[in-house]
Amino acid sequence: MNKSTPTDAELEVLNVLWTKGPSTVREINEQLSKDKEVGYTTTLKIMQIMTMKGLLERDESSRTHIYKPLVPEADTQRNMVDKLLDSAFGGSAAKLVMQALGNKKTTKAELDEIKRFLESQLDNKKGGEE
Amino acid sequence: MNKSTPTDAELEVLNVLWTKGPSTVREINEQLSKDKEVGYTTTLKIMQIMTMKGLLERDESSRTHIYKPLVPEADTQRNMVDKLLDSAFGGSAAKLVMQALGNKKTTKAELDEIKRFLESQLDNKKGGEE
DNA sequence: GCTGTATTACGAATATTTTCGTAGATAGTG
DNA sequence: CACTATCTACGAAAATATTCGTAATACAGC
Repeated sequence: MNKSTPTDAELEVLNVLWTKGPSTVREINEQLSKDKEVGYTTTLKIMQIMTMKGLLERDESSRTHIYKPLVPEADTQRNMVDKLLDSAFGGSAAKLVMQALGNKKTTKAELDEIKRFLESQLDNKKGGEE
Repeated sequence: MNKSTPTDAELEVLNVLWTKGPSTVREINEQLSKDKEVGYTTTLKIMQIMTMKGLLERDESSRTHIYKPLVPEADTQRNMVDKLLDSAFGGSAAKLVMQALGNKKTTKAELDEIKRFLESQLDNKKGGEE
């Protein structure tokens, strides 16, 4: 089972790839450079390591390699949430949720959306209990 | 502003202290040892570093020092949630919440609790906007 | 083919975190 | 006081993550 979470630097690369789709090192590096200063070879190295780890796959058919993510965004998010849940919330999703909603200025639209989601979850529980 | 999050090892120590209250290194180490093998001096070192960082405070009046947390559990949870929010959910609390609720087998009681919380949040939005 | 440019490969330096061995200090026991 | 058990202090090793300098390679345009 794969419960691993990417490092911070790896996650930044993944975020770009999930948003923009398959990209070259230069494209990723340019995107990252908007937020912070980062050398080209630094980004390259991270991406090479990620490829070794199986987080990315690359097309080497042309000189400029094209990378794409092998891990789905949702899976990674789940792993990260689970890890946080275990390490800081004693496994209680309720506490985490309330912390997330209570702090941030979440918009009413978001709250409504969550409420709908929550009600659908409750309906499921009502129907088929396991 | 203090937006720092503790390291994994530090968080484990904090969890024990938040639960059990002020403790000695030995007490912490024994608790941690239930989950994984960890040397006494390892735990001691972590706690000394945490004291230097201002995460813990210690009473040195007796030979056996007694440590207690200086950072509140809720603050730390908030920082960790905020970090996860920014790094993996593009700042969207709704997405994080749905990921947290959708995955884990959350009990009906928990869902109800969250729903109540959510409704109180919505009331706030409705009543006094800031 | 030669040269300049962009890209990848490699390895090392740096930083951070985690681990623990060893030494010294303190308190209790007989 | 001498002995032992327990604790803290210190420093360094190990593990992991991040950064980037330099070299090798490939391609494009002349």
